[in-house]
Amino acid sequence: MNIEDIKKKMPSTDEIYDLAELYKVFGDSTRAGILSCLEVSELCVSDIAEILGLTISAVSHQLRVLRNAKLVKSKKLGKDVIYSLDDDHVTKILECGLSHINEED
Amino acid sequence: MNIEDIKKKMPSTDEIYDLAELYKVFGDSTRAGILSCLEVSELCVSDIAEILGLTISAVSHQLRVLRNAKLVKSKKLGKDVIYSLDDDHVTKILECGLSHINEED
DNA sequence: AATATAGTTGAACAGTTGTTCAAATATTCA
DNA sequence: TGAATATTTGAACAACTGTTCAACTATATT
Repeated sequence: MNIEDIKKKMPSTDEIYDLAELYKVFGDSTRAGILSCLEVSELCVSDIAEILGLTISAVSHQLRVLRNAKLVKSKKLGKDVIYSLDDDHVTKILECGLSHINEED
Repeated sequence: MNIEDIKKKMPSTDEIYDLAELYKVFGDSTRAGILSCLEVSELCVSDIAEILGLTISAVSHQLRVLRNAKLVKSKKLGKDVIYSLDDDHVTKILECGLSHINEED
């Protein structure tokens, strides 16, 4: 197969860029941890921090990244802010990665 | 649901770490591009560089990252080194991300 | 109104990452 | 063997990232 044919069959430069941007967000332990516990239940910031053993500030900073990427959403409940996954796709992507990791060769 | 229950139901710290490490590899345009063109066909280094418009050196550096992560494999063919995807899972993960990106809200 | 609790934010810092360039290695061909 | 082609590698550098700390905002409680 020649180079032009391959270019035609593969995703566009923009799609590749967006794909990389998406995976970049999953590619950090703190954020992957936040998404993993939100997959179990919606949670407030301090609970996420306690579950993962991190400071509230660190969690809050990463929640902003996740919010910007539209992977989580939030609602205010009294003093608390409750976060949850924004999309079923997030669960799918997490599980897709986990099944790769837990596969034996 | 209390915090201990959530901890029990979510992936382990190690799994979360490995998951993040995996997605970190996908989370760069150059590497996502390399994987995208290898999804179409196995290719030598200079073809990948031409398809993506990058230097051979940059591609080679990133191929090493992909090799270490066991996402691509290589075989020597004369002067050329032919790279291909190591695993059907790579295709699945790419497509999982693309379907998220190309989804309209 | 004052205090306490929950979360956000910005600046600063250390650590990491990706590219470039030059040099080295490997294979083929004359 | 010597030249040409293909790829790898290491060092250096700039750019980016994640955490910490302190200050700030918002809500609830007394």
